[in-house]
Amino acid sequence: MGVGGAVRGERRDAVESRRKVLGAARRLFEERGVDSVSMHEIGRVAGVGQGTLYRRFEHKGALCSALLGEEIEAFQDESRRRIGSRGTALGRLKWFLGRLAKFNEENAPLLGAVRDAAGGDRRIEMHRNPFYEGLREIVAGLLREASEEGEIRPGLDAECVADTLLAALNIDLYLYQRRELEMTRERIVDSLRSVVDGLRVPGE
Amino acid sequence: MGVGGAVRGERRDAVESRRKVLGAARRLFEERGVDSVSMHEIGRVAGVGQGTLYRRFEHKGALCSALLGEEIEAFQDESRRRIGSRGTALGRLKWFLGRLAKFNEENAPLLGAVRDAAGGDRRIEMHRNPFYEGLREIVAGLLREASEEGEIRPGLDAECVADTLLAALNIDLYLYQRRELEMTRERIVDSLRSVVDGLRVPGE
DNA sequence: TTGATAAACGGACAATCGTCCGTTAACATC
DNA sequence: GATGTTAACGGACGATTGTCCGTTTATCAA
Repeated sequence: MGVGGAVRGERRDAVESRRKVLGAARRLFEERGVDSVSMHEIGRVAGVGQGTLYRRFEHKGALCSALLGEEIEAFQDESRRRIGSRGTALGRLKWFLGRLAKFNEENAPLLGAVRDAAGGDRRIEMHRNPFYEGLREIVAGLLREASEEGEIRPGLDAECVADTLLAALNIDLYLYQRRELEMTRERIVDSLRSVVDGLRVPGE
Repeated sequence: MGVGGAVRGERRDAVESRRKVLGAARRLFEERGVDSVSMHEIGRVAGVGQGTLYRRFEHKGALCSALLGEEIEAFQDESRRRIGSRGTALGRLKWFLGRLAKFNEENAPLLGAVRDAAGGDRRIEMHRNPFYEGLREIVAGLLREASEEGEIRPGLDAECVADTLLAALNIDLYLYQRRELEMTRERIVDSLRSVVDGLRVPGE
């Protein structure tokens, strides 16, 4: 997903519509919250019809994903930089999980809306999308690396454990822990890091 | 949630409406799948109006929860029995996680529908409900017990780790792993159990 | 049995999502 | 600059969810 949601090869009017829609959505979401703004209203304020709106963004979740574009880019850039640097694989993994919690914190409303739109037929979009697949690849990659370095127990299922660690930071649970249970971000991250520590080879 | 969704103190016609709705829903869901049956259709087939339908069941998710009632009861009974029996706390925890995966497997469509209905304003219902709270209490309880017995590292955050272990079996991820990634249930459960093993005290 | 009352009923209605399709306009080609 | 093709536009429309409210009926006490 490019910055600003730009897409190669779009006609000029299409680019303009996309820009207007994203602008209207961003403003309305800020004013009244993501949940209480309807797609019709976004179209009306943006000055485009429903057909146009839905041609650009398949559904509200896709629109929210596009709005997240820049944040995601920044998150991924920082992550790639940091993960490419020195340090143990497990150390970098722990850092990454903390960074992901911060990303949750900073983008909770849009992330929630993305999740809400991914039900029924669109259930798989929750996980089969470039963002989640990127997260998964990073975590699984670090786990494999840690395994090769002998940092963690051999025989661990990197892919499956990656899904588990990421599930611990899914937006629903995160918001429940933060808002309902009033856990701090630090507590959540520390706990998850203690689980990661359990992957280490015993007695070392 | 009582068997059959019965509720104390309901008027006779209310009980009858509830029964008719649950019966119609069960049949329609079986015939055509949960997602492609509308609430209006359930009302029509059950022979009750919309007002009645929504008075009995606040939303489609609540209706699906009620349909899950007996399954949940059986699951909880078996769990309580087994968890009250002998064995290490960690061993019982591992059994429980496997049993929960089986519960997911057997009730995927309804669980998915319950999740779908829990968005926006109803986000917290995903976790703040008797079923999830029961799961959480069981897992956290076993972790505390394991901690007291010296089976697992001291200082672990039982509540937070419980949420993490349960998140690994949330229905969205579970269906993604099973259907998209084509992982077996055994693989998923084994992986999670290996994470649980990481909680043990080192070198024992 | 009758009458009061509170709960339940039912269907119209409002809101929202997402689709469809006839119309319009960008852009490449001549 | 004229023209044809193809994508984009826009708003009506269908489907679904969930609410509202006037009407009906179960229940209980006299």
